[in-house]
Amino acid sequence: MKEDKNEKKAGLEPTKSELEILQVLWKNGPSTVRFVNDTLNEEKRVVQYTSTLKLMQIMAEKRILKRDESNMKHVYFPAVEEEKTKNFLLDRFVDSLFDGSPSSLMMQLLGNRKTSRKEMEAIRELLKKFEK
Amino acid sequence: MKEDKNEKKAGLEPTKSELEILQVLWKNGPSTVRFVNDTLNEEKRVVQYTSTLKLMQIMAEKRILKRDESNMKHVYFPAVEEEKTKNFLLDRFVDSLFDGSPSSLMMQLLGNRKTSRKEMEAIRELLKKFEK
DNA sequence: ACATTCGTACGAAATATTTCCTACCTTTAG
DNA sequence: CTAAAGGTAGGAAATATTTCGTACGAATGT
Repeated sequence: MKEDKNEKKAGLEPTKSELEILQVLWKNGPSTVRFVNDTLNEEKRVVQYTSTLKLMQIMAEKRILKRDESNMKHVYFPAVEEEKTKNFLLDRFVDSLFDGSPSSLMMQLLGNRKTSRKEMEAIRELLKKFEK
Repeated sequence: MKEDKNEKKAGLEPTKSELEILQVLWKNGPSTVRFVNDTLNEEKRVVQYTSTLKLMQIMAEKRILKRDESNMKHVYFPAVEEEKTKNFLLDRFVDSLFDGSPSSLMMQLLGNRKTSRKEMEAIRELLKKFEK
């Protein structure tokens, strides 16, 4: 049972490139390879059409994506929930960098000068809500 | 100039394994390969001594680590600042998953049921301090 | 009808990362 | 002194990830 490994992880460990693709799909909804590739080239980096195609095919095999093949232009969409995936990745990130302590991450975030004033405001707002 | 690529990044893009090693060194200070390897095996996963050795040697080449070779048991230590590295990785993480919006990450964090009550408390404390 | 454009499938190469074997030297216990 | 234990160096193999060339069919414009 070779594919069991993929089945288990079920898309919860996307690679960097896979994540880029997921982002596009989460943001724009079901899309063709053409659209995804164009978006990546505009927003991220140059990459050949067939590279994106291949990656999305692999992701479909791994069940990270599903696709509608009824038309010639296949339409792909995520098989994994945005929330779930992000939560998973966030957890791992916190574990690996901040010893599993979200508040440590927070501190780093708040202490990070690159965080804009606007963002700081938004965070304060958020906190206020949670204080209640 | 092959090494320029490494020079530029100067350790700011550690791989997953490299990060594990950095964690050990940040936490415990300058250490031998033996110590790092033992720690990894206890806290993370089984890995052969020479694997860890090799990785740390590569990291030294890449200037992610420095080492004291005066004794036979070389002592390694990070050449990159913990804060800087974490900030860099945090930024990238926020960019790639939360559209560069720290407050989005926060929301996800606060909405994550896996965050313990204790941590929530700590975060609230943090926020209070920032409210002042 | 035919050339051009656009699509999929698939294999294979290029990279990046990780793991470990082997050789060989130094230190330590007996 | 010698054997065993523990070090380093380096090459090579194993994996994982990414990229792209080639083949070929379907759609489109002329």
